Amino acid sequence: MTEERYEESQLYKIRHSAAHVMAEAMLERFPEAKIAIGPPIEDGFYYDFDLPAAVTDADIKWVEKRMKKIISGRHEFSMRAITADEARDLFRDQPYKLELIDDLVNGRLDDNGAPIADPTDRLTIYTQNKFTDLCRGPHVANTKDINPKAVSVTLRPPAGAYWRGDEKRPQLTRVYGTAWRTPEELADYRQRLEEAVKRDHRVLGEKLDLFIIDSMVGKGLPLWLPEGATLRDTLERWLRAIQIERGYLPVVTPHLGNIELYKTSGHYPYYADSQYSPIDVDGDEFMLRPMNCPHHCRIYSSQPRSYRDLPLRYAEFGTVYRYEQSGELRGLTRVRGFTVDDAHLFVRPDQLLDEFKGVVNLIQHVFGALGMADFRARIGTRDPDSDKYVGDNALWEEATVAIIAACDELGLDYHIEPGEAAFYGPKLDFIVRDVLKREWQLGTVQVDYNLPQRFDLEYVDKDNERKRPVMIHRAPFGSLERFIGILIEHFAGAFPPWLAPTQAIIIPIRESHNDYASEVETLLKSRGMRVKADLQDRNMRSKIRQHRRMNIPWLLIVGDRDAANRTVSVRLRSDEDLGAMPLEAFADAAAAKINSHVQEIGF
RNA sequence: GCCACCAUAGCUCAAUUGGCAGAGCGCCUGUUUUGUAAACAGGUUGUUCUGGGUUCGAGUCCCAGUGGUGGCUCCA
Repeated sequence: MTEERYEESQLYKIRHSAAHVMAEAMLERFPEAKIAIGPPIEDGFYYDFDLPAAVTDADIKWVEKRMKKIISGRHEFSMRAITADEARDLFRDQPYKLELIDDLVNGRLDDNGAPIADPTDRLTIYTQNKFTDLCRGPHVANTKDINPKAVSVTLRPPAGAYWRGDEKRPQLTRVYGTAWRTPEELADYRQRLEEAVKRDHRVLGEKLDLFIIDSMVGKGLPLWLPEGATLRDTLERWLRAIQIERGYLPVVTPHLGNIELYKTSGHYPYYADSQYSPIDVDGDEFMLRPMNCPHHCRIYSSQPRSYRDLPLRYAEFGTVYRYEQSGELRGLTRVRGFTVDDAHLFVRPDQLLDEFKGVVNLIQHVFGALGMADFRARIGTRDPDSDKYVGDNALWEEATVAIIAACDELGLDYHIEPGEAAFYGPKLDFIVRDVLKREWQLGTVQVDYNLPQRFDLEYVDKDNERKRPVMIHRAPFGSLERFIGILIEHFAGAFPPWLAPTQAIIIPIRESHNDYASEVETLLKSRGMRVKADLQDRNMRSKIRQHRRMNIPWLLIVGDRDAANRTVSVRLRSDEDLGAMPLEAFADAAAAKINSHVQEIGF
């Protein structure tokens, strides 16, 4: 469902109206509360309040009960147009509403002072039962259009939210609710939330022994366990091979650098909020690197370059360290140390468009190979009124035009968002949503005229003139950590065989089959498969159960018949029992599934 | 960082108004030798996150800290 249709839908009106009902109930519970705004959102609605005290579970339960009562009262939603002065009088005790009225009267401005709505003196208010709100609507006609059994405000806990999204302004209490057309839809929604928890990469990461985050090591610093490290290594090797095919050159650089490097690059101080404090080394200051590009620039400038050398594509799985506010850390998707599948392309201006397209094509290939079709492409341009950017306007303009041209030529479905650029240049980002519908930036391509200038990078052109190359920063995964976090949720922990940390487990039926199980293990390992014979002293059924829970693609049961006939009895993680297969046939069939990178595991 | 909530065994969770800290799974030992999602028996598992306070007595109440969760802000 598109946003526009949602905003015109009955469900939108139901949620918007439920928000008003919630505000009415909250004001009964907290008569001295000040009300702010209460819009519908995806899957529900919220309303922000300035409360005299923290809201408790008991308050929320009371409010939900009271809402159902109000809804059942069959109150009309009546709209009335009023003047600004009337509105100011009506909401004289509501400072947030007064601010909204002033904005409406003066014409609304965005954060940069640009008008986004014309000034008006015609305001509308909506009233239901004993509650009146400044609101442009639309609403349902009557509370009877809301099903009281399809409304809940207890599913999501209340949260702090800054007035108008501004950290420097008062923090209000945001109470979340959800409303649906029918109780069945509400039940479905609850079900979806429960399913989302099961897919959550933090839950699966623990269940599948992929990674841990240990408080003694530190917040936001994940530790990769053998199974997770195997998955990560598989992805790295895959991408590395693709990149070598496409003419990338490997480089390796250290995680620390002299502060002069970052002063030259401009990261220091532009990146100050995200950097860790400098480290004293024999009187010089060093920094944990927040980015890999400065190191790569120095590799470029380590020797003279001819136009014939370009493009140069330096690739490195480079680990970077960035300070993130503690409240922002989350599993693998937001961490303080992460590895960028980074590459920097040093290109001649005449190569920029093709190289940019090549990179986008690579990213599309990576996403496509993993079946990740549900992403959006965002061109981040600079916010014309902010001073947080470096480099001159003409170069920014040139880079922006190049990105848009490349996306147009590729037929990429993108949208442009001002203010989303990197500080050194505009970029194209690939954004996906996790199970809880939060958006995360994964792949990114950035055009940069600035760093070549700051590092005084040059090449000698055909005409024997020294010229400046253009840089493209790019990372198809974005970061290994975030990408794998999303990948875990994408596959719900059931990885395609080529990615599965353990591809098959061999389970002997009796202890007397251990030798044959080991033989099978050895043979499959010699074919490059990640397999293990489970020779624990436990019964077969409990082993099946244990490995089944770990989403191992293939369970190979071996008993007398298998040992005699050199077969394995194949059980899929989908619980299909394929029966006995000649060992060689299984090895070949499994290899075919692995090499073709398919999700399908049946033969 | 801010607001709110949460923290009991390796895991999932229980413990009445403040009154002896428990269960299942796991783990260990023994028995069992099993043909497709938990064999049987016995045993083991605790700084109830940390530090203070109130109380005759605190897992439970209060304060502070740490960690986690949801959201906000940020995400170059």
